[in-house]
Amino acid sequence: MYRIDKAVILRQKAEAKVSSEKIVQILEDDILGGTLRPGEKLDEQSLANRFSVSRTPVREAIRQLAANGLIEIRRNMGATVRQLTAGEVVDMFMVLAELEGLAARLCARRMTMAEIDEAKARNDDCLRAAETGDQVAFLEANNAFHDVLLRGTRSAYLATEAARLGRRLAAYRRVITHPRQMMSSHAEHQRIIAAISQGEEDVAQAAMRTHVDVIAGSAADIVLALEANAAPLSATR
Amino acid sequence: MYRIDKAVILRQKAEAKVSSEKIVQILEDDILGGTLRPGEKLDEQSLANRFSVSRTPVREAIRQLAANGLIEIRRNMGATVRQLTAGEVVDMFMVLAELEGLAARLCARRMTMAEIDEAKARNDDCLRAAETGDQVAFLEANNAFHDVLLRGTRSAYLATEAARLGRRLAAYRRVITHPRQMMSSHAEHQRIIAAISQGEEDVAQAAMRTHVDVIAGSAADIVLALEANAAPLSATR
DNA sequence: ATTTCAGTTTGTGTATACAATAATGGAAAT
DNA sequence: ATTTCCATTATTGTATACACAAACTGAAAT
Repeated sequence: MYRIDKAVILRQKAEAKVSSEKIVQILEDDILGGTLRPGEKLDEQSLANRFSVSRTPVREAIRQLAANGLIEIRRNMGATVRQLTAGEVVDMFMVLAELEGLAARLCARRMTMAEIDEAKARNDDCLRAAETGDQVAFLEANNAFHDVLLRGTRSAYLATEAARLGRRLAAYRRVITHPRQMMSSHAEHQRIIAAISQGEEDVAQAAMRTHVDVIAGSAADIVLALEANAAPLSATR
Repeated sequence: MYRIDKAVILRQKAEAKVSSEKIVQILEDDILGGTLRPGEKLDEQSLANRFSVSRTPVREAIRQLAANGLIEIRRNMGATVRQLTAGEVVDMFMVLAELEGLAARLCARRMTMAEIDEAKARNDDCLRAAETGDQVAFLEANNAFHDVLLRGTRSAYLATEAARLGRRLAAYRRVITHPRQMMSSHAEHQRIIAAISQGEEDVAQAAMRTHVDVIAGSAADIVLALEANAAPLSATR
């Protein structure tokens, strides 16, 4: 009688052995990048095999991701990638708009000329990407632009929180697909930079808030459409 | 030759055996309540003894608290309660002001009459506490007031995040000690409620923002004074 | 055919054991 | 007396083992 070696069955890619800290990073990237789809189950043993470690560090990574709201743990029933409703996405964008708005205000107060030039450069990158219709390049340049502003706040806490929420919503920001939208984003960026360089806090804050709200609106439409369609992503297992 | 039983030495109160989820709660309360002081080291084995469990669930609790920013983990060097600088406290209050401001705006848009009455009642509690100079009662009523507003937003995400940050800063809000400050807080609350019940979003948001900023100002003074004094709390081990 | 229930199996929760790394303390050298 | 270095100790990081709860399966009963 032959006993089947379970380890062989479960083993997949089996990345090189990796520390617990990296596991958090990798899983987070997988979730935010869409490799792990909403509703998907995270099996501790499979992940342990994949990373060539025991379940212990995997468990710790899972708990940490749960604390950050990316996954949901139900006692004795495992962890699943969290599925956001359209309403939640809208709520989160509202908060993001507020945080980024505050950031813009602080930038108007504290940014150096060098930093403002840096922001302009990143927005020029946005323009180039928009002109060639390169969505990936645009999103990258867009992220870089926002990062420059967050650094310009001189508030590590605000920068960290806003960046975290921004990353969390990154998937929903991919709604920007048409060159037209990229162009108008670029224009909004320019208005924000102008206000910052003039030190007009109120204007900078308002401009940033509406900029984020515009994106939120498109994102909400997409998510609502997805929800209306048959079974959501959770059925894709 | 006598071997000393280490377990006996390490054992302290030894609370009844408690699940891993509760451990997070208890440790969080200890940190925010001041039982565990900033800079203090968290020894896994001691905590395991205290909760009558093994190190495993304690470790998971620690990782979770670290994800929430309450403690700091340095690889192979254990976990310590995080010590905030005055600058960080100010930054966090700025974000809190923004979040609560947004909450007030949403309340003006969405709150029912019943909820507004509830908020008024909680603010009346604040007034009573202020008149008798009861600081503990005031802080409690104050928390209740803010909670009502957070519920009134209809945004679970905003409510959760604002509440979390508020809890995190609770220790620094104890700067409100003089009945005079309590009275002015009460008055600010009233202005906020008035704006909400009139549906004046902008006014409500602005009023709430300045309300939080006032507290932030006092808190910053205290923290700065503490930092100026000799060695900070981290030396208290 | 459908439902119910027990046996099995899978997977999580916790405990214990072992490995690796940083803190500690004391001896030797200056 | 002070400093440097090494050995010891303590504590964290990871692996393994066991306990227990939830899910799955299939047969029996209606």
